Amino acid sequence: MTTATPQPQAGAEPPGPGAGRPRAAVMEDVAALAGVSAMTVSRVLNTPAKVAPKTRERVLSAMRELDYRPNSAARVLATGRSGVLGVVSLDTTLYGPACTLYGIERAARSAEYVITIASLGELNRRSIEDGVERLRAQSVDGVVIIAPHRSAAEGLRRLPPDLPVVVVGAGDDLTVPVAAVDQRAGAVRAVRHLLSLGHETVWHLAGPADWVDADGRVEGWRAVLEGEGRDVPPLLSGDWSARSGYEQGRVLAADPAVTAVFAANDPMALGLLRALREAGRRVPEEVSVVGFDDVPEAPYFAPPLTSVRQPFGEVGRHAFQLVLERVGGGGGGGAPPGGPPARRTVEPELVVRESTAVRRGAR
Amino acid sequence: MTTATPQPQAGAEPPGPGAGRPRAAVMEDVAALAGVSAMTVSRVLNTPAKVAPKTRERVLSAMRELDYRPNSAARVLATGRSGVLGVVSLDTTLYGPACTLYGIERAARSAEYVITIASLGELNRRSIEDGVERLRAQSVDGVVIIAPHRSAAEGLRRLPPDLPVVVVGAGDDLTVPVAAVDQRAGAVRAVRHLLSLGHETVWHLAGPADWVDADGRVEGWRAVLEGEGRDVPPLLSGDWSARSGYEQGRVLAADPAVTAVFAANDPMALGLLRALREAGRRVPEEVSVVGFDDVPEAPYFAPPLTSVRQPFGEVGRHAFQLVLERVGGGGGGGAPPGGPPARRTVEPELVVRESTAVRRGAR
DNA sequence: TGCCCTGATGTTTGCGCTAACGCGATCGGC
DNA sequence: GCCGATCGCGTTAGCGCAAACATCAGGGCA
Repeated sequence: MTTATPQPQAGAEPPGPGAGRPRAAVMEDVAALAGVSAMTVSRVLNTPAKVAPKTRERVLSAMRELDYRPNSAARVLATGRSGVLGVVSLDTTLYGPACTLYGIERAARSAEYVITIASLGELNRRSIEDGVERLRAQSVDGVVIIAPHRSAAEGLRRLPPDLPVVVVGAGDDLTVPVAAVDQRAGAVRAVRHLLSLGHETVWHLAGPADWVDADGRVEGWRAVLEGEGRDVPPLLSGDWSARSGYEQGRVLAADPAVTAVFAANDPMALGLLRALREAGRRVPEEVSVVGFDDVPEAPYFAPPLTSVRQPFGEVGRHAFQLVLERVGGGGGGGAPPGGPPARRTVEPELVVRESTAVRRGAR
Repeated sequence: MTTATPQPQAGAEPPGPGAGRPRAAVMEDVAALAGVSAMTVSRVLNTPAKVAPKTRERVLSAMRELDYRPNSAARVLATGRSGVLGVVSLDTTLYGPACTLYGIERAARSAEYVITIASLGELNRRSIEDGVERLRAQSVDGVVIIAPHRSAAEGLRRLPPDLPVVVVGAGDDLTVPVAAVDQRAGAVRAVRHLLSLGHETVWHLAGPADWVDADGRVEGWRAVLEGEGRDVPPLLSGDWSARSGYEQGRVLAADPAVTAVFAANDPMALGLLRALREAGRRVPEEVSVVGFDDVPEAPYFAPPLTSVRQPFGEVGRHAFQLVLERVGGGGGGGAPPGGPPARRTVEPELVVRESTAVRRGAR
């Protein structure tokens, strides 16, 4: 007799004989059991300080007894806040995105947020807008976009202005806040390291042309070489995969002038190592190789790979932080008043292992 | 004057001078513009066939004009269905979980579902229950648990019975449906392959003892050896990491009797390869190695790794399918009437590369 | 003693949507 | 030409919760 709503399954009569489980308890039920009004129950949940300790205890124990769980949909409807953060990402199987996602998730968890993901089959304006839209339809409070892609950046320009959005690892010409690793600095360190070992110059095996991360690394590489007055060898590009590293590596291996290579990520470096090995060129005696990412397996490559470690977890944390600030503070407004949008950058770190060595007969 | 609700930000008067954006359109607005009732708008969204084509068109164009987006929270509240699927997973950074997650996500997307994830810091009864609880608080329609861990399995026994749950890769003594790779079959193939190359027996570098996947591989390995009347060497275990593979590999490398090793995953195989190399034992000439997972980099290891490919994407798809069946059909009533819960298994595949070869002087 | 103020609790209302039903109009069959 | 069966759409009534305002008790202070 309680409410007699047209709940489809399971009879609703309280003292019914068999009949399925007795519908989950709602706030009203708790209130009745505790002898208070529903509003007081709500207060116990949201502003416990405003409820007398004794009452609060009574309500809490009623909740326990009924195994009450607040209905999030109802709360969202009433408050306009969902406590859900959306993440749009390209292929979450890749090491970088996966780690970033994980970082975001951990940060979100400790702030009582939950995240929902929309991964993209391909990366372009359409798919990004589509991903954001899918999340928006779920009333997320904000969105983090992991899409370090040039063409993606365009899609970002026409985002819904009423939704806090933060981008991970994009270029710096955007109107949205960005959390990123300083790719340029990482590349600089890698190249400086190689030059300091006596190499005349450094080849670069870059990532796909329209990835902003790849661009940053190319820039850093070129800047150091030019700054030191070295030759800038022709650029080779792969697609991040070990396979592409192998293919380009065969080209490099055939050129005896090549003594130092900076690969834009670890899988490509791995492919490169194999190509060098097959060509009979020893690493690091004849050729030094530096990777980027420092995947957990890098220390076990043949030889153990010198690499630039990216603190993806940190980036994820920053990204979450940025969204949170926008959700809470700015009331959903885009950039903070005046000035360009926030940009949080973290520094990568060079980890030296055995794939780099002093150039034979240097100096 | 439309509704004059206490919306915090932005004045609500229609012809107000400055004042922020004009509140998102709701169903009533669309209805008004199209000259119909809100219910008809709702029908256009949910049962378009029941609306006259002409009316439907009018409504649709009104939606477009107002940039209307249905409010999911309200819909959830009214229907009890959220269209959200929860995924509880250990460290989504690991290759297996990441791929499975991705598979689930793709399957979900094509079914108009969205997924939210709760990753776990550690894996035990408490954390699993906690993860499920966190998701449940978000009114998910169902949950997939990626937790191939013995101790996890216990946590599964006392899941809320009113929530459709599917487990990925768990043991077979559960009361919930399972989607999994047939680990045993994969191990059998790996070991058979090695025996067929003339090796007297096969060592096994296993995963952590309480992982069900690890167990399955151990079982398959042991079964083949015993079935063929071979010696069963002592078992070595790692923790899935390349580092542990390296450490255990040093032990194996020191034993000249070892000519064939089956590693329980690729990173451990990688570490093992390094240990063998450092010990001066050549692969595959002196020692053959097989991995498990077939990560994308495996073909570029030194030497390219023979491995057992796990179709994680498939598993993800099956897992999603299983939940969906439970959400739609069973009305959330746990296992299907009679018989044990469903179990969907996919077969892994052996990919032969250059880390395995005929035993020197065999037969 | 009377007043206002504070703190604890209750009442009302509405968030945006959809299930269930109702009612008029159209339609085919005999 | 009448009747029941559609079809198309509107009306009503909640889903469970929280914001705003209302209420009521007690206590300090003049």
